[in-house]
Amino acid sequence: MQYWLMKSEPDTFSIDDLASAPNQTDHWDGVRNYQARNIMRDDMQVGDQVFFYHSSTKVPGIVGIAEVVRRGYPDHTAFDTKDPHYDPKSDPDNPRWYMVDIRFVRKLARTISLAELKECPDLSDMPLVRKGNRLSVMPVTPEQWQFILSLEST
DNA sequence: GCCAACGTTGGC
DNA sequence: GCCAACGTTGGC
Repeated sequence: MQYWLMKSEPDTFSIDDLASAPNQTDHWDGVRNYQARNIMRDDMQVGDQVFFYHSSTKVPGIVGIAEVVRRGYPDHTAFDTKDPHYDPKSDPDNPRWYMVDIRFVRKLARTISLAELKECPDLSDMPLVRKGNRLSVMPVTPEQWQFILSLEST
C-alpha cells in the first residue's frame, strides 16, 4: 500500500464535493501532465491512501484523506469536444490521459496549511514544498504520511 | 535537437 | 491580480 497527495482547486472540486458525491466516490479527471498521468496509470493501486490538498485558495493545505478505489483507466473527458479538458490528440483507441477513482475517507480535524508544512524540516523533500513545483499528483513516503498525521492533533 | 515563445499552475 | 517557475510547442 502506498501514499499519495492530490491537489484540487476547491472552487472546482473540494473535499466536501467528494464527501457528497454518490458513494462518496468520484473520478479524478482533467489531469493533463505526463508525470501525474504516469502515476495514475501505472502506480496507484486500489487501497492506496491519498491526502486531499486544496490549492489556489485562501489557505492552501491538506484537508482530508481519500482512498483509491479503481486503478488507472482512460480519462474520457479528453474525448469530449465540449469538455474544457478536451484533447484532440487523445483518442479512445490510444488514450493519452488516465484517471483513477477515489473515495472519501474523512476530513482532517483541521487544515494543515502549506505554510505549516513548509516549516517542517521532516518534509523538506516533499515536492509539494519545493519552490515552483506544479505536480498535482505526487508520492508521499510512509514517514511523511505519519508525520503529517501527527500534526493534525497539535 | 535546440531554444524562444507561449500557456498554465499556484502561491502570495 | 501579479508573476515566478515550469512544461509544452513549434520553427529552424
